[in-house]
Parts: sequence; C-alpha cells; structure tokens
Amino acid sequence: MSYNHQEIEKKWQAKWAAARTGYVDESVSRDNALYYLIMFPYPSGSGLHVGHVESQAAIDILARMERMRGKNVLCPIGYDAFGLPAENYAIKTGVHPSVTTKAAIENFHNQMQSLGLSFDWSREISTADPEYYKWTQWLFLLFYKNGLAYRKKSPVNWCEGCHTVLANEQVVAGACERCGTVVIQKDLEQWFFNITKYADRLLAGLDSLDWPEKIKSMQRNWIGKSVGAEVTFGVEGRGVRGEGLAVTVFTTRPDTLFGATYLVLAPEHALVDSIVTDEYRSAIEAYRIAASKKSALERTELQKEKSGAFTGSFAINPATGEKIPVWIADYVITTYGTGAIMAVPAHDARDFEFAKKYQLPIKVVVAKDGEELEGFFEEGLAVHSDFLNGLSTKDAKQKMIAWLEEKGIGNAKTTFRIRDWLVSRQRYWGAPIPIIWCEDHGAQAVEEVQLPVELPTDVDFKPTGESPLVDSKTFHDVKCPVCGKDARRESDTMDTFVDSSWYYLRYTDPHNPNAFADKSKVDYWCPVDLYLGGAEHAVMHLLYARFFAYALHDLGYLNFEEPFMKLRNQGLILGPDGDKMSKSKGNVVNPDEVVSEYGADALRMYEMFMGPLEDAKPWDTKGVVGIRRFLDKVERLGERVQGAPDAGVQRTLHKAIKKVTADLEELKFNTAISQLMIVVNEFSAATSINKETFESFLKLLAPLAPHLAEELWEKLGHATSIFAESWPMFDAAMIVDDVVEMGVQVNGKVRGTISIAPTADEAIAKDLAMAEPNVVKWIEGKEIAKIIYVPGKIFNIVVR
RNA sequence: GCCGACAUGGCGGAACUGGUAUACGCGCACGACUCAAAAUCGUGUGGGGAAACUCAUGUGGGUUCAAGUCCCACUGUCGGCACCA
Repeated sequence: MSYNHQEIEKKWQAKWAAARTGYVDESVSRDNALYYLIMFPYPSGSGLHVGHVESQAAIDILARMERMRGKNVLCPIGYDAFGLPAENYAIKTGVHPSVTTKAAIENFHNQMQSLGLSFDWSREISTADPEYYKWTQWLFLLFYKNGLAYRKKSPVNWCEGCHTVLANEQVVAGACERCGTVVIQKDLEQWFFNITKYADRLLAGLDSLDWPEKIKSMQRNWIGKSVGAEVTFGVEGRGVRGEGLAVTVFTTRPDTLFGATYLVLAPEHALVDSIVTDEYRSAIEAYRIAASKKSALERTELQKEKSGAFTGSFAINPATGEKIPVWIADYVITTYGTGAIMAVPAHDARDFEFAKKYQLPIKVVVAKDGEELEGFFEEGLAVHSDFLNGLSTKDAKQKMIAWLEEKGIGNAKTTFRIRDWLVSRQRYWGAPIPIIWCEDHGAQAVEEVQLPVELPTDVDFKPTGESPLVDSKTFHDVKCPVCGKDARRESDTMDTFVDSSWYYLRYTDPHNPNAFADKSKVDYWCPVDLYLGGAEHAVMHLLYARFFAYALHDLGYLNFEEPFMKLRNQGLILGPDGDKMSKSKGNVVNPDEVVSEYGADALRMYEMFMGPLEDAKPWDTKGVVGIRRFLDKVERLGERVQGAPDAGVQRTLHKAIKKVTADLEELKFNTAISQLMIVVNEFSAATSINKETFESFLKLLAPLAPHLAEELWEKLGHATSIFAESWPMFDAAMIVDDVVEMGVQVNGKVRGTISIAPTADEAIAKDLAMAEPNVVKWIEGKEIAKIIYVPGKIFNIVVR
C-alpha cells in the first residue's frame, strides 16, 4: 500500500511557503551562521534535469539538518539567465530572449518548489534582471577605473558558429566550448580583465582551500607557472640593418644553455622581418603564410610532424661562443614566454624531433641521475664540465642565472600560461558593457547614476559578427559624458562568466539598490562555507570568481580573498544505459515524471542513495521503487506507534543518530540512508514501536524526506513543524554493545566466531576461542607461536 | 605523450586508522496471504563442492600474525591538459 504522496507533498509545500521556511535571521552571531551554495542553473527551456536535482537535494538536506542543529543557514537559489541558447532560439523563432527566459525561470521555480527545497525564495535572483546587471556593469566600471579592465588589439579566438570572440578558457581542443565549431584567430580590439596580475596569488591561494585535488590541479595547470630565465642571444651577420640585433628567449632550463644548438622564433615574432636574410626571405614568407592559415585545431592535430624554415641568420650562444642558426617554426607559440626559444635538442623531445628532421646539431650536456657524464659530450663539454659539472639541476640553474645576470645577457624570469580574460562578446543577450565612445574623448565610463545601461528591445538578433546592439538607434546613439557631443555606446556585451563571478555576493543583499551588496551583509555571510556544483566549472567559473574576489578584496570591498572555502562536485547522473543523458540518445529521465509517480521525497532520496555524491552513476528506476517501498514502510510504521522502548531498537537508533549525523556532515548520503533502512528493518521486526524512539527516527529522516516526515510528525499529534525540532543527540552509553560476534582466526583464516564483550581481556577471549570445536580442530597437535588479540575485532592464533 | 582518479556479487554500491569482504538497496528463487494477480510479509541468495573444505575485491609480485585497504610492476576504464620551451 502506498500513501498518497501527491496530496501530502502539496500540502506541506504550501505550509512551508506560508511559513517562509529557509529564511534567515541575521541577528544570530556569525559563528552560528552558515552559507551553503549550489551553482545556480542556466534556466534552459527543457526544464530541470535530474542532475540539477542531485545538487539541490544534497544542499537542501544539509541546510535542513544544520538548521535543526541551531544554525542560521543561508541557502539561496537564482538563475544564470544570460547566454546563447535563448538568443539562438530568438534567432530561429523571433521570440525575444527575455520572454523565453522568463518562462523558463518560472518553470524552474515551480519544479524546484515541487521538490520541497527549502531555498530562501525571497532572495531569488536572475543575472538578466536590470537590477542585477546594473551591478555587473558597476563592477566592470570599478575594474575599468582601477586598471583591471582594459582594451587591446590582439589575436583573439573567434567562433564562426557563435559569431563572437571567446576567452581562452572557452576554447576546448581548438574548438568552441559551446558549439564545437573550430576556433580561428582574428586580430581584433577587445575588452580584457587583467586576471594575469593575480596569477601568482590565484595559484598560491589554492593551497589553503578544501577543494577536490582534481580541481585544484586543473587550476594549477591552467595558471601554468614556469620558473626559469630569459636569455638574450646576439644575432650575427645582420650588420647592415641589424646592428645590435638580439633575440630574447624564455627557458625553464637555463642550465642546458651549453646544449642550445639553434634558436626558434614563432612565425609571428616581431623580429623575424629584420632577422631574415634576403636569400631566405621568400621561403620564410611562404612558411609564415602557411602557418597563419592553420587553425588552432590543425596546429595541435598536425602535431606529428614539425615544420619550420631557416632565416639565414646566426645567433651566438653566449655560453659556448658558437654560431647557431636561427629558425622559425610554428611549434613555438607567440603568446607564451617571449615567443622565441633556445633549442636544446638533446634534452627536449620537441627540439630533438625538429633537429632530427632538419639535421641540426644535437649536443648532450646534462647527465640523467646516475649516468656517467664522460663520453656523452661533444664540443662544449669542457666549458660545461668546468662550469656546472657536479651540481644538481637546481644549483646549476641558479649558477647559470647568476652568470647571465653578471654578464647582463639574462635574468631570472617566471612565466604564466594563463592569459588575460577576454570579456567582450558580440552578442545581444548579455549585460551591455557600460562604455561610451566619443571621437574626442575615447572610451568613457557611463556615469554611475545612468546605470543600468539597459538592453534595448528594438534589435534584430541575427548575428553578423558585430553585436546586434549596433542596430538599435535608441541604444546606440548617445552623448559623450565629457563634452556632450554625439557619441556611440559600446555595443558589445559581457561574457556570462562575468555575471556568475559575483552572484554569491548579491545573494547576501539581493535587492539593495545602492550597492552590489551592503558590506556588513557580505561580511556576515561570506565567504561561502560549502559550494556544490559540477566539475565542468573547474577552470572557468571557479577561476573567474576567485579573481573577482581577489580584486574586490584589494579594492577594499571584501575582507576575504577566497570566495569558496569548501567545494564539492556532484557526479553526473547517467542514463539507464550507462551513457551520458542526451536527447538524441533518448535516455533522458524527466524529474517531473518521477515526482508525479513516486513523489519528491522518493526522487530526492533515491538520488542521494545511488552512490557517492561525487561519482558518476547510472539511473535505475527500480532503485526509485526501492526507496518508495522504504518510505511506504515508514508510513505504515507510523500507525503502529505505541508501547515502551525496546532496548535493541534503542541501541540501533542511537547508533543511527551517530552515523547519520557524521555521514551527512561528510556528504555521505548513501550510507546515511542505508543506516536509516537498518533502523526501519528493526522497527518492522519489533513487537511494538515506542513513540519517542520513532520520533527521533523521524527527525533523522526529515532532511531527506521532508514531506513524509512532516506528515507523520503531525499525525503523532504535533502542531508545529518537525523542522522546528532540534536534531537528535546520541547517548554514547547506549551505543556500546555488551556482546559482539568476533571472528577467531587460525593463521589468519577465520575458523569460528565467539560471542564476547568488546572489553573482555585476553584470557577470557582465549578461553572462549579455545572452546570453539572448529578452532580446536585446526590447532590440535600444533605449537602456538603467537596470539594476536584486538578486542572487539579479531582473535588470531598463529600455529606452527 | 603528460597529469589525475578509479577497478569489489547478476546490478548500484558498503567496509573506521590494515582486523569476520560483499552492509543497504535492486534483481532472482522459494514460501505465506489470495479464486487469481498486484501489493505486503517471511526465508534464502559470491563461485565450486554432498560435505569437510576451498577459491574469490582488474592482473602479477611483495610487506604483515592478518591486505579490498600499504608498497612495486602491469592492464583496463573514465576525466583533464596537450607543441607552454
């Protein structure tokens, strides 16, 4: 028999809404406050996904438990509402993105309500709301005025599919992260945020964070710090125009300078024109053209074969004094280091490959650990041996750098892989960049009182490569704030990752018209205590949000640098076939259908029971059935409540209080639930169910299955919510077993079990063990060499 | 290629700091109730074996009284990065 979940769940959802469950009290001391956050969803037209439910259920369970433990918990929800899908839909159908987005948000809201989530609904925000993006724009201007937002012309990633530029982080294996189109390079002037200024601190800050190691290492990789040196090589033979010509390279292995047998410049390197000799000019030009035609994807895909061209010039290796040829090759990247390298083919796989192909000299100068140096060396050996021989790599590097500095031809240098964040987009559905362009005064910040710069509605969405905002007369034509002459508005909008870089701050004071959030409120709630979300945001969102926090900290707006102290990722929920859910595979599970058939409690609890939160796990509707059976069983137990407590059930309950509490704290929902199942199995078997015992159990169940817990609580005669109760405490004395079943081993193999007090001393254990017939059989006639007794765990007899 | 994670019954998974491997759920089998079915309840359920036993946590070694857990090598799966000098 199943209870009527639809009726019960609706009833409680209405009551909670009236009671404003989940709302906070900021008069409570900060020590008792917690900020629990999940990554806000993009309100897609296809509605809530079971993957959303996973993190939402998890954070709701934790928030509900902590509230019962007396904590003041902020657990908000909102919508990352700007972005391409709504805009592309508008291009196709003509329906304005604001209409689509509003409908999608309403749908998400209702779906989340139907799951019984205790978010603070008074703080619901949308990044596409002018009240919100006013502050996104304000923050842009704050960065602009402080030199953190700037414009520059540079080769940028261009996606033909999305008709917009992309940040480096949004290019995955040479293709657009969003649509998969191959990304090409264009030379354009764009807006950037100066995230590289924070590269070192963003890297160092990771150490203090309670984040999955995987995410931290991805961020470390992305930031890509390399410590080494810059070395300047003089170029010979360009006496006519190239007097004093020099090339500076970056290397992480200055200690291998003796082995540098040629130089390579990126084809786009600025010095190529002056270095190339007339004889080689046409060949170099041809190579540069060929290289420029390769897309980022081709350049990585065609990595098998390296190619390059000789410039005709020679540089001097400052360590050996030798003439070494200067080449260009597209395995050297213009945007990293100095765009030029010294090639040490003996100690770098890429240089080795290149040297073999073009028959350039290879000179071994460094021995691997334990290798004999003699015999490896060719020319230059003597210099190297005398100078660096016998030193560790670390010391050799240092000595080399000191030598370079002394000679004035090099210095220690640290390089980062991370590039500045390209934030402008040639798209409509985003926050307009609040800048006015005046012929006389250049880029001018929109005055603060004029914010927000609202998105116009009179636009054609068709992407042309320029922002659709250019077409809007009402938007585009404006007066210069300095001279009042005709000017135009910046027509680009901001990357949606800008919107999501500060939303957690807005939640603390979501309707403030005078600031992005009142400082006292930010101080009260932030940083976020626990942040839950998908691992796909490992680099982009999490790095950008950290950058925002560091920048706002330095500008005096925040008293912390790291926004998210503890981060956990939920794993993907796969389709029943074990594949990633997708419409094309037809293996998508719709949460609404599960709710209507089995109930929100069953859906939430099943998703938590599937396995470890962070693991990917396949959906199994049979599993939902199992949870529903469990809930039905609980409901039936509620009708049998009567009589005195049973000692055995009591003990199980207290063990469960301990385990469920500890497991939930560690986000181990699956084992917490199995422990509750064990309690229920004991209740079922017991002759009577004591009211207090059952009530304690209901409190443990409440965060996981809030509707049913409330219903049964009410049926037991309570007029107030079960969530107003305090979380049960276990009695340590209650959970000690008087007698346990303990294995007795002979030579490490279990040969019997004995019932024994876990506190019993060895003599008692030995008597019991030796009395076991099967044990006796195995030790008969043998010499007892050793006895290992771990009370309550094992009794092992070692015989010879 | 580099970095990281993982590998346990028919399935999802459990196992604290090395201490009775397979908790809990699913599935399956049998039984009770029923004219019958569903639902529910009960019993059983890693493999082999009649049993005693024995084999079993991806593979092969090692440490230990004792290894899913620790060490070494390998294989496979997944995720990330990819000419970063």
